[in-house]
Amino acid sequence: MNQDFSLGSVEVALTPQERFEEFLQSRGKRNTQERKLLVTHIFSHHDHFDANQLIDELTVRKDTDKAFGRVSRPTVYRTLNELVEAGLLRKFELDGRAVYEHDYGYPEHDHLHCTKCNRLFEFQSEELLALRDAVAREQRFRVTGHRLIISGVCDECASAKRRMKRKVDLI
Amino acid sequence: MNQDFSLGSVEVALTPQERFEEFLQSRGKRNTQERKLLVTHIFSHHDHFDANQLIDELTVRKDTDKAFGRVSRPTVYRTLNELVEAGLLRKFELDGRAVYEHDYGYPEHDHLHCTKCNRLFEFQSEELLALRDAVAREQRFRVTGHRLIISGVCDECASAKRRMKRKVDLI
DNA sequence: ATCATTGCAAAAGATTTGCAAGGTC
DNA sequence: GACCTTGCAAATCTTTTGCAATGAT
Repeated sequence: MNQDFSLGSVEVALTPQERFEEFLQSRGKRNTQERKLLVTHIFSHHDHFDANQLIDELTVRKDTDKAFGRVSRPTVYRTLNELVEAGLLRKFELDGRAVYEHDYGYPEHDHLHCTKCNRLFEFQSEELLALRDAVAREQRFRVTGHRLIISGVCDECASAKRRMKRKVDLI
Repeated sequence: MNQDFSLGSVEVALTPQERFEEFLQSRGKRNTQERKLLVTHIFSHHDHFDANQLIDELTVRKDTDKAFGRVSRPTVYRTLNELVEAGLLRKFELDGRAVYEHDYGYPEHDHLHCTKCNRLFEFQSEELLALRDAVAREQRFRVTGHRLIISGVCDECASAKRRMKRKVDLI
């Protein structure tokens, strides 16, 4: 699940690490090795990911000797929740599993989801925000956010005969 | 999770029961008591629901003598999947659990989700469809559908001091 | 009679939690 | 040293599945 075109990034004063540090301190929490590693890893590249990907990439595997991993499954989940609370990550559901993406310093956007290759493509629309707010106003509804996912088949997949689901690639 | 205003319904030739019967026959499946009971129950009132609600309403409880229920948990799930396949129900995810709503004979719409009382409010927007298709066209994306959920707080909850989550009410 | 369906129990997948051992301030 | 965190194991929650008994055609 990579992004396939970039949206302009937003200027921010602090790095994700610094921002998280700040959040942790305000909560009387500690910035541990594990949390640092996760933040560094997550913000080293911009894409969509789920807990399993992090676990695969950062967890010690007993079955192999590639014990380069260093964060346990519960800590991955615990830290992801903290990162969402801290406003660094945004979480949403896709096919019953949680998917995360960068939020801090990244503009608001929505997604096109290709059901063939399982990739997510981003787009921004001012009109959508206006429409959302208009609908809400009509119903006297206080908006805090929204989630729009357009599903279908991307150009690449529509051209290709067949293509594996990314989900499968990753396991 | 009730609807709070109605959308015009669409004219259809067959009742949900008949439509499902047709679907089952085309698949060499049988229209059993359990399936009939579920369809009758589900289409007796228009609202959003999840598997647990059906199970609570239709499953035999061993701990009480109110054994008015008649459909087991696995059958509820199996039938819900069939109803989605048959086009009678539409399924989406909310807070990690599957939510269903009537699809057959019911117009396409989107939702406002109140995070206080957990209710879903429906709305229709032609503009949204146009916007969706415009975005897709721009990215050469073949749209098959979309899901928009606007979250926030409904008027009622914004006025009230405090309100229980419906989820809790139902358990 | 044949073959689908049901209910039970158990499995599976994702995420969370209790708790003792270890790390951070 | 006080207290937060981690990792492990186990629990939870939602949904699915194997299988023997039951039901529909």
